[in-house]
Amino acid sequence: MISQSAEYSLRAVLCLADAGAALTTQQIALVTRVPAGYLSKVLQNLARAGIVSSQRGLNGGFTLARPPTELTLLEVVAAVEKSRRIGECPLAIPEHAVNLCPLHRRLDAAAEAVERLLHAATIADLVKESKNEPHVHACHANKEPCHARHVALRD
Amino acid sequence: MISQSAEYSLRAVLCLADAGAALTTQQIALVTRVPAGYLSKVLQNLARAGIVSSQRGLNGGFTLARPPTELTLLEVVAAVEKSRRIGECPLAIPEHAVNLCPLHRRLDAAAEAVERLLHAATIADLVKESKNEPHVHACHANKEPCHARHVALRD
DNA sequence: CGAAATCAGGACTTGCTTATCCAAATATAA
DNA sequence: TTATATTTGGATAAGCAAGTCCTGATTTCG
Repeated sequence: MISQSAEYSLRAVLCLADAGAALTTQQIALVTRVPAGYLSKVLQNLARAGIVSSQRGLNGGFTLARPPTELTLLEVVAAVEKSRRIGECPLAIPEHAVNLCPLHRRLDAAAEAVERLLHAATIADLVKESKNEPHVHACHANKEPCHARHVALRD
Repeated sequence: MISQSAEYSLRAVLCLADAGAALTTQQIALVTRVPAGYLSKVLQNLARAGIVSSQRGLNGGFTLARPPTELTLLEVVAAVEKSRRIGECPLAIPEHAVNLCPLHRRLDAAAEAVERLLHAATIADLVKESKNEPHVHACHANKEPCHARHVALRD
């Protein structure tokens, strides 16, 4: 549905929204269980796309560049991978330049449905949802280190 | 949304349904504009999955193994790639074994929407649709060789 | 039977995504 | 200023999907 990088991006952004403070790559990697070295690249892309802000040096790290209430899942995904919507006939058939054939109309409809769903929820929505479920913490966090981390962050 | 192989599979199956007769790999490749060598692998997979039947030797080729009215797009796609539905927490978090976290619930909903759309149409539906659009022939066919081929097949 | 047509399957290449690792730049704190 | 914590960016490898090519097995036709 979405690439691994896109899933990692969503987990990282959720983690940052939940923390509400700057987190280092290492911290995000622990919480989200994303390989730290690769996460570094993902965060770099998110920074270039203006989704997160980065700060180097001691006490540096990453923060959300925009309020989570105004950041949809789709925006995060779109920042790291191109849309799967079918704009023009993949077979370059002239007659289909405007009107897609029945097959590609269906495939495009599927892509549209996915984007619509991803656009319907903000990062803040998901953070709030997970807070409302007492025994089910956010899936962007792992079990042991996560709890420790959350406690630490809130002290 | 779906893999390249899955798209090739759909084009090939539509082509076979439209022809209503056995077609060789070369013929399907011409009409669908799929690389012949690769299409050979795709058709092999479809045969193993029971979607098409193969016949070797002179006058051999591929035919649909089942009536197109009872073959959904989803069945064709599922024959060549695994479902994107999220059955269990990708982070293996125990609490999420049954209940997915908000993020993965959304991602699974997106996958479900795609599969629902692909399940809602049969191969026969698409063939019929393209026949109803006089100036827009099926996108599984290319322009020049396609017309020639169709004429040839119907003689 | 022999020739031609056709699928089956294996070996291999290519390109992209995912992933690892390290040196360099930069920011903070004491 | 010096030590330390961090991101940045490059080089590189591993894994998988996509694509190519060739040989062998099978079927039909004359």
